[in-house]
Amino acid sequence: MPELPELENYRILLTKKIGGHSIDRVDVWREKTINVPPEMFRREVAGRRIERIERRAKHLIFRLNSGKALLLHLMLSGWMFYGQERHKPERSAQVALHFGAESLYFISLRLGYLHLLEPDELERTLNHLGPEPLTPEFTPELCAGLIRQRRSRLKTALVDQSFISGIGNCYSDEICFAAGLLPTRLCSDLRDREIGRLYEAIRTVLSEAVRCGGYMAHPLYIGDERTGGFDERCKVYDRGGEPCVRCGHPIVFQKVSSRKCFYCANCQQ
DNA sequence: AGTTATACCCGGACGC
DNA sequence: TGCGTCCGGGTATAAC
Repeated sequence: MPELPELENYRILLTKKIGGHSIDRVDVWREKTINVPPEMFRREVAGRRIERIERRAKHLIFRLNSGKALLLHLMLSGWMFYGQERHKPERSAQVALHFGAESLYFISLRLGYLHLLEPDELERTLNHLGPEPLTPEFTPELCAGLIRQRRSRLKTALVDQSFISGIGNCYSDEICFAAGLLPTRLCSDLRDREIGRLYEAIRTVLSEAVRCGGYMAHPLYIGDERTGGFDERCKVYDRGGEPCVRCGHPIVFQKVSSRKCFYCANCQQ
């Protein structure tokens, strides 16, 4: 499922494609995807320019020159394609934004959404989110402070969007593996040295994943060689039973607070 | 404060 | 092959 690196990859690639461009036309094929009547959505979005694209946690924010914004959440299954209609993948799209001969398609949004919001509504929707782990504000000290006061298991803390934002089920497991820590550890039991390793793992795993275009397979456009490059670098996620790349012991699959969780019981402590 | 349950949604997996 | 059924998973919300 798309997490911080996938959305950041989308932000970077889409900014090059449609940053500063005007939306000529809009298609809405599924009304549940949007939050206002389709006529209003079309009227408010068509003819506007995308001033810039921002990311907050797992959301993308398309800032329009009207002052309003489109807030995208892909949830579990959503992805995007940018290009000519004849190259559009077979999968069903729920919304499309058209830019001349090329279009941005929002595909396989189930629980996902594309909401048109006023700045204050946007702020209200996003203000419960925890710190962005790749910003300068997310320091080792901030991370340690958060972890020490937390009483849940490590995995549960990492996927809690109000704790640290942007990390989901895949990267939480990859971060724990990189840190050599069991996802089932209680945060409050972690030693300072271990919290330091956790901080480094959060930063390196997420930034490496951004650099490699995330782990999700669908190319954003024809000729996109970047998106999905991190898939082969995933060490534990969805690799239950496979030998650990560090020590050869089989990767364990276990439910942790009703989530899929993968780890090496030998070299993670 | 943390965990657990429930609803949301529908493509894809599975069973017959 | 074809149809019906069921499941997964991020998030919001409620209940414990």
